[in-house]
Amino acid sequence: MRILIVEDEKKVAAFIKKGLEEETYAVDIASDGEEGLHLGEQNPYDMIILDLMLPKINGLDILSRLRSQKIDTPILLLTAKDSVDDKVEGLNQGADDYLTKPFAFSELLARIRVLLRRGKAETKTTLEIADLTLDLVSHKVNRGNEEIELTGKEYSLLEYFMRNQGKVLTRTMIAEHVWDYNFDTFTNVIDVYVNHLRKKIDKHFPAKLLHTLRGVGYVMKV
Amino acid sequence: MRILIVEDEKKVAAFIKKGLEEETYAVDIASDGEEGLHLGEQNPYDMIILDLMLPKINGLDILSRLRSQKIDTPILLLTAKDSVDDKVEGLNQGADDYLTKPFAFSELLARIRVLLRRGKAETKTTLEIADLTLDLVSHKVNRGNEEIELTGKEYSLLEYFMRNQGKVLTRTMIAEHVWDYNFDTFTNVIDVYVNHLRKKIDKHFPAKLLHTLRGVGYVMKV
DNA sequence: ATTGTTTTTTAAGGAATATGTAATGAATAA
DNA sequence: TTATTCATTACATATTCCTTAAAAAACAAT
Repeated sequence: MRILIVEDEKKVAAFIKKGLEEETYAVDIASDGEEGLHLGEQNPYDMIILDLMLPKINGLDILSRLRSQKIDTPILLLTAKDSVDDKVEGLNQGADDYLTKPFAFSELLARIRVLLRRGKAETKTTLEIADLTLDLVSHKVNRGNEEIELTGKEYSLLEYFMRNQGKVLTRTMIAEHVWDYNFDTFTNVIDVYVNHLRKKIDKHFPAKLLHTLRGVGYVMKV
Repeated sequence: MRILIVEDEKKVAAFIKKGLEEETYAVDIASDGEEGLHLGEQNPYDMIILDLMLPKINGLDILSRLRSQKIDTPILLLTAKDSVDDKVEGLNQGADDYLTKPFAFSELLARIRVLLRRGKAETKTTLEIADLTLDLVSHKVNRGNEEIELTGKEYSLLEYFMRNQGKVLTRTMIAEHVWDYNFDTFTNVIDVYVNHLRKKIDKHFPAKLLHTLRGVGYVMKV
C-alpha cells in the first residue's frame, strides 16, 4: 500500500512517514500544494493524507482538482482545531474523513485502515487465501498452524499479492504499489523478494500460491 | 498491437518499453525527432507515444507532419509539467491525449487502453468469437469452459486475429502489428506461431476458427 | 559515536522456457 | 506431374527467471 502525505510542516510529515513505514506502507511526502497535486495526479496512491493549510495551492483546491479528474483515492484531511468550515467544505468536496491536529498516531492509523477497506462489503481485518492468512492489524502471517516471520518489505509485498489474488501483477505494478518513487526499474529486487517470500510461504507446502507468468509477472492464486 | 515511443531520454523510453512489453505490446523506440518521424511514416503503428521536447525535429512538427499525411494513428503526447501552451497546441493539431511527466505507468496504460478502443462504440474489455474469449485486461483466454495458457507472442497474435475477425490478414500485416522492427521477413516464424496457436485454441475443438488462405494469409472466423 | 545486527539492494551464474531457425514431408494448384 | 505453399517437428539461440552471495543501507544497542 502506497500513501502520499501532503504536509508543509516537515516535522509532522516526517513523524507520520516514520510511523506509516513502521506499518510497512510505502510513503511519499509532498511539502507544498503544487507538489502534492502533481504527485497525486501522477501516481496511483492507495491513500492521500492532506493538510488543508498549505503553501502555493491550498488543500481544498487540491481535493477538488483531484476529484474533478475522477481520481477517487481515499483522502483523509488534516485540519487545525478551529477551522470547522474548511472541514465541512472538504467533506462536501469528496474527502473521506478528517482528523484535527494534533492527533495521536494510533488514531490516524485506525482511520487509515478503515478507509483502505472502504468499498469492501466486509469489515474483516484479515486477508486469506487457501490456508494462508494475513492479519492487517497485528501483521501476523500464518500458513496452516505455523506462524511466519516476515520483514517489512516481505509483508508489504505479500499484502499486495493477497489484496489482488487471481490478478496478474506485472513488475511495474508491484513497483508502483510496494516501493516508493525512488524505485529503480532496472533492478531485480522484486524477483529477489518474490524468492524470499516463496521460501517462507510456499517452500514447505505442497500447494504453491505464488506463480510466475514468464515475460509478464506474477499471480497469487490457489 | 504495436506501439512507437518517440523519446530522447533513454531511461524513460526504456521504462515505458519494459512496462508495455509486460503487457505484450510490440514496442519500437525512436530517440530523436528525425527517427521518430521516419518510423511513424513507414510503419502502421497502432499507437504513438510522443515526447514534445526532442532533438532534431520537435514533437509538434512530427505530429503535424504525420497528420498532414493522413496518418491517423492515435497519438499520446508527453509534456513537461509547465508547457501548457505546447499541450494545447498539440491537441489542436490532432493529438488524442497527453500526459505530464513524470507519470505513473498505470496511468499511461489506462490511457493507451482507452485510445486503442477509440471509435468502437463499446467499452468492452473482452474480445469474443464463437466460444473463444480473450480478456484484454487480465489477459485470460478461454475456449468454452477451458482456460488456455498462452505465451506472450501467442497472446499478441491471437489478440490481433480477434480484433480483426473476418478480415484476411497477410503475413506482412501480422508482422507489422505483432512483431517489432527487428522482424526478419524471410523467416517462417509466423507459420510456426499460427501452428502453436492452433494446437491450443483449435485442435481439440470440432469448429475451427483459424483458417488458411493459400497464397494470401490467414483469417479468423466461425 | 561505535559496533553489531538485520533488512534491503545489487550482482552474477546457472536453469528454465520462450522465441526463432531450418529441414522435412504433406497439401494444393497449375 | 511439378512447383509452390503450408504444417509440423526438432533443434539452436536468446531471454527471462531463480538462486545465492555479498555489498550497502538502515536500525538497534552499547
